[in-house]
Amino acid sequence: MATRIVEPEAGPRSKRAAILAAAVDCFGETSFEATKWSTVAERVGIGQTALYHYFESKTHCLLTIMRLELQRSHDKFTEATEDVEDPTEALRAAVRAAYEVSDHEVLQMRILHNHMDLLSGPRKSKREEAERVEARKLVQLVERDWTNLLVRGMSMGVFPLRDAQLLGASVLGLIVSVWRWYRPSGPTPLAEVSELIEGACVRMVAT
Amino acid sequence: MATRIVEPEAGPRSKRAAILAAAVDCFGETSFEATKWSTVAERVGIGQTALYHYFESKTHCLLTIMRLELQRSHDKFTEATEDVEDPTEALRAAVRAAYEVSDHEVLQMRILHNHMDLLSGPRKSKREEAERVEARKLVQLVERDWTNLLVRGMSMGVFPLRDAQLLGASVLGLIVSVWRWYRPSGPTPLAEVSELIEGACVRMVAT
DNA sequence: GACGGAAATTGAACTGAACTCAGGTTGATC
DNA sequence: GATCAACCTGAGTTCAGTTCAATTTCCGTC
Repeated sequence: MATRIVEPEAGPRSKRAAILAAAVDCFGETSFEATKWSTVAERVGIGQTALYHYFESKTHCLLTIMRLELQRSHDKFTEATEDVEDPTEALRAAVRAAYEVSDHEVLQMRILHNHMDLLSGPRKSKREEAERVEARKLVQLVERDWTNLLVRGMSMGVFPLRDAQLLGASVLGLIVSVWRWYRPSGPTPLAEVSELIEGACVRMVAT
Repeated sequence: MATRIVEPEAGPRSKRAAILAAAVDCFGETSFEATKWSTVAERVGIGQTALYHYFESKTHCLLTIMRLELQRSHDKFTEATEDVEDPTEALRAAVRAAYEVSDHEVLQMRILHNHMDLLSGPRKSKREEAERVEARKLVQLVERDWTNLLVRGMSMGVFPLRDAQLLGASVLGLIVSVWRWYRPSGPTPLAEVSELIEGACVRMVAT
């Protein structure tokens, strides 16, 4: 069924994880386009060409970061909602879970949502395309997560009947729109954002 | 006060408008990164180098498109809301206005919101930086448009008191999140989207 | 403790798209 | 029909991403 990409099992001296971490920092702070691939190499402490042992291209690395973040988001959603029967409470839990993130994950979110458009068109190389397809699947999974939650609420009569797909996409859109502007160093603490959005989402789907 | 960039007055044989139009088509359909600057030239019917008579760089062209779109959005908001005293009705009118767009404007919206991150960091060249600064100002203007609308409603007692800035950003985020996925050729008509989002926004800010 | 082989790394060379430069055309105005 | 600015071009430069051919490192095995 859901065929997760097998993470290349890390040999003991693999720098894959280090590269991903460095790339997240660079891409998240400086932006993907503006950071030189060679800078990532420097930060890890290897030559530029060594990067190609782990990733087919700069974009392949980006797509991998995006896929991993999507996987995390989906897992977190599932974990937060699976034991909650009341739809409103489940919705609240899902929103809160979406904002329970480390600073590093904030960067990953920013990277992910700033490059969503990459997932629409096909890629030329094999491994890039594999990551892209997998990421697209995960996007649809996450969308279904939210939609299903709403459908459940509607069929239980807790939420008024509306186009669940459209409303689900909207709720999700509202939640992730935060990653455009939120900065850990900024004036608004994430807890405050979380609280306001949680309320907004509940009102959106409720009467 | 608000110093609009003076649009270079078009000489009779200027191709600036044609370049902008072609660029919107290319960037909107193929994405900015993936479209070759020379393709835009071809589509207009000039050599690549002629582009540099009108724009300092590919990015300068992109920033111009973004600024123009922001200007349009702000003007449309103002026009739609200026004569409406009731805050709820004004909010409804503003949302509807946001979705009263041509197919070409849909592309501009997509381009704008896919490259918002460009506006955060400074640019190296003069004219790029000028466009960037102006665009940033317009972003803040638009944010203030929505926030002020909420503040008015709150002070009139129509909307419950909440962090207007945060809520304004959220409403705006919800509205523009649509441009990520909406396609004129897709299954969902924009009118339907507009209606659902209008309701969602009203519920978000209301009791 | 030499040996084979996979994983990891490298310097030098290549590519292609954005951009520069130095000059050439066009056409409105006097 | 001279002038001047707007407009355009072909030939070359740059630079980040990428490829290539070859080497080093490390681990298990004989």
